[in-house]
Amino acid sequence: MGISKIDKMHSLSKNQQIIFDLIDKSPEPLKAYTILFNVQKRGIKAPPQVYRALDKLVEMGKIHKIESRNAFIACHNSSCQVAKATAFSICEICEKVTEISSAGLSKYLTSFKDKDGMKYSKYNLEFFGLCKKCR
Amino acid sequence: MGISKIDKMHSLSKNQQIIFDLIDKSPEPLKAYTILFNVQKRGIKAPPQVYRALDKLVEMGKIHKIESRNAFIACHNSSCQVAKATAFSICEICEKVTEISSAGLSKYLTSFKDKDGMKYSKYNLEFFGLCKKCR
DNA sequence: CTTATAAATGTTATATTATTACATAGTGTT
DNA sequence: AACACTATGTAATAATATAACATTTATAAG
Ligand SMILES: [Zn+2]
Ligand SMILES: [Zn+2]
Ligand SMILES: [Zn+2]
Ligand SMILES: [Zn+2]
Repeated sequence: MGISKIDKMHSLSKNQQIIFDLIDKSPEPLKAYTILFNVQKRGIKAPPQVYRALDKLVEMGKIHKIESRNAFIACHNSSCQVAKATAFSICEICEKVTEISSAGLSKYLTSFKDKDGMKYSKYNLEFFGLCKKCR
Repeated sequence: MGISKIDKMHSLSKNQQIIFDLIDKSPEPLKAYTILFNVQKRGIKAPPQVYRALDKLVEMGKIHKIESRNAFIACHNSSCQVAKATAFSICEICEKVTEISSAGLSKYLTSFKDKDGMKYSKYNLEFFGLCKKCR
């Protein structure tokens, strides 16, 4: 039987799958070298293997990079159709990160025009504050 | 005569001034080690000196960090009253970065409520697209 | 002015994050 | 088979950032 063409298009390579699984299971954003350490038993031994998989997963919208933290989180917005229009809230005490999926927010931002009348379909927004627990 | 109390409160230390001047003159965001290289002739010889000044300048709202680029830009919003609520547009071709100062945008974002009804006064937003020249 | 305190600086070493470069192996197409 | 393309493996190195500790300078109080 094997894997159909369409399935293949959406399927992850071995390293991508290993790394995605780890990130997806994690309750918190993972850093590249934390990932590396945790997948060494599965045969991924060097930074480029990790960074290459991370790059592809980000491209695909399966994960997002939290830029202010240099860490990666799985997309919890049903594999972000809007991989390139992301918003997060970050707790400044416990570092909990939550992906925000608000139609209103994304609509506001994608239709936002700057002084030159320019619109942007791609953006990254990071909110900082205290989460429920830490308040 | 010397410097008055109020002036002093707002004045920068020697290293802070050197590094702020460099960033403020620059037409593009500067990276920490680019800054280090450029201020060595002025006596700043090691990374901690640069990073410490950068930290303080960010705290004061005199400069902002462009997280997706690991680079620093002077605030062009009259020393950002909203040092902690920043928005930028970034050209994906020429890497030109512009600080966005839109009352509407900042009002929308500071009054934005997440699913838990939480508001955030602190945020960083980076828009990506093509600048006028590169379009 | 002296003492106390905090802020800033100088310096060395090291930690963390990310990429370059090149060789090899698999996958799909013609 | 030949080709193009993607993914992998590996070593070395580049780029970004912090820790730790000694010293100096600025500010404020007594
Ligand atoms: Zn997402
Ligand atoms: Zn928290
Ligand atoms: Zn500003
Ligand atoms: Zn441009």
